[in-house]
Amino acid sequence: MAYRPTERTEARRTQTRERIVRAALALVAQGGYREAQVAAVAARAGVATGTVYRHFPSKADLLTEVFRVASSHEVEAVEQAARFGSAASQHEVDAVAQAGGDFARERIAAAVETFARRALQGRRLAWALLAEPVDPAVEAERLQFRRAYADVFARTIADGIASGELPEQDPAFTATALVGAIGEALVGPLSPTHAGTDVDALVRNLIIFSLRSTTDQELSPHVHRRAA
Amino acid sequence: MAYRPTERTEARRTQTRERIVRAALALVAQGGYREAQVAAVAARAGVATGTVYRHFPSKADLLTEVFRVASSHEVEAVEQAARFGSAASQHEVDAVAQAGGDFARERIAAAVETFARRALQGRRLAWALLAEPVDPAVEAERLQFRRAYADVFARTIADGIASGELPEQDPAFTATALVGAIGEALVGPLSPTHAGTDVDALVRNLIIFSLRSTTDQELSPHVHRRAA
DNA sequence: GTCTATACGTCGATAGAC
DNA sequence: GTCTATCGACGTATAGAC
Repeated sequence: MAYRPTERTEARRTQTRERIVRAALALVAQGGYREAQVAAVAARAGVATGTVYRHFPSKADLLTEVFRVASSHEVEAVEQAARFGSAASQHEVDAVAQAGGDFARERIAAAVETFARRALQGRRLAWALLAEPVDPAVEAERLQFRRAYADVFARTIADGIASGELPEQDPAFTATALVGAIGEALVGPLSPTHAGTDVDALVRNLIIFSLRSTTDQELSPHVHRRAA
Repeated sequence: MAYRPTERTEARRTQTRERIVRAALALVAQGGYREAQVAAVAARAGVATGTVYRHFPSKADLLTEVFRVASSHEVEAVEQAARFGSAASQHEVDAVAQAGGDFARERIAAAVETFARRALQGRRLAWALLAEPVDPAVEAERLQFRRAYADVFARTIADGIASGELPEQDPAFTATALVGAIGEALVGPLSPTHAGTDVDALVRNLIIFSLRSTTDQELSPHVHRRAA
């Protein structure tokens, strides 16, 4: 009879794979992609170097998975923040909305703040996710990562438009631009060469920028002409 | 007597080098980094493959130089647009400013429009500069490239603050965020997989976004509390 | 998993500048 | 006569097809 892995061996295999991913993630979070050398990853995961290649066809594939895991974790946190803002529940959101409250803006601010504070707390990992030069294969994931963020903001903006709180606009456009803005604004402070960021001031600037850019205002005739 | 290259040979050498860079640039502009194969570059430049390596230690170094040349070209165009907006001269800028005109906003709009239209006209090259996954060595140049753009916007914003046209803000911060926003908003439309962009609509959205994000407005108490 | 095609980078030979 | 820039075929690594 041919060899067939039992559930038990399958489970072990999966566990090993996860240990490898976690080890690589920890190393990236500690010192960026540079420290995620295959030998170092294997050592930290308690496996032989060759074992890594029994689970991933190449180092780039491993790093791609690490990127995916880390980034989806970040996106989820921001999504959670965007869901309710500082409200405790959907119920409270609805209540405030009914009262004509500005909950979409509150939710945007909460999402931005979560994005930024998490990044500045885990600076090295955030740098790896947002800006660190890396193998093109991993780089491609970055484009997805940004899109995922943008989707979160787009939903919130669309809600705000539907409730009349935000002016008519293309939610996907504004959300994409916003994610680009936040990401780029964080790149400098996150850079390993940068030191001494005033986190609160940065968060404040980011929130102000984000709310400005989603909300209408009078444009001078001069400007209107150009934008028309 | 020892051999020493004369001016003539120096000049020839420089010319060859430039031909190689231009050939590589043309190929990147045509089909991205993928088409900039060393053999193809050499063929287009009319030299042998080995000659490329007499001028550049590696393909990555060649591409880095190509990136620098192309990106500085783009930045200069935007800088030019930001200098005067649609005014014909510095004199006119001063005149409008004296009359209380909104020239900083006009200049920002002109810079954004130039940025976007140039990108959408030379889509393949813009994609290569802004987003195409590429060797980390080249990727590192991208960070510089964005900074250069940000500097242009920062100067214009600072002018606007000085003249009282724009509200107090950190010009470097706003400019950085703005560049991130514009870049990210262009990534989608520039992507090779994307088709059929309404260029005028996109430019309009970008200008609106940019002017919103540089200009103050009332924030609700709710939001103020969070941003404070 | 193997096999092939492709593309990077090298190296000895050559022609020509000094 | 010496030295060097250029050539272009080849080795080797890798990626993609089957």
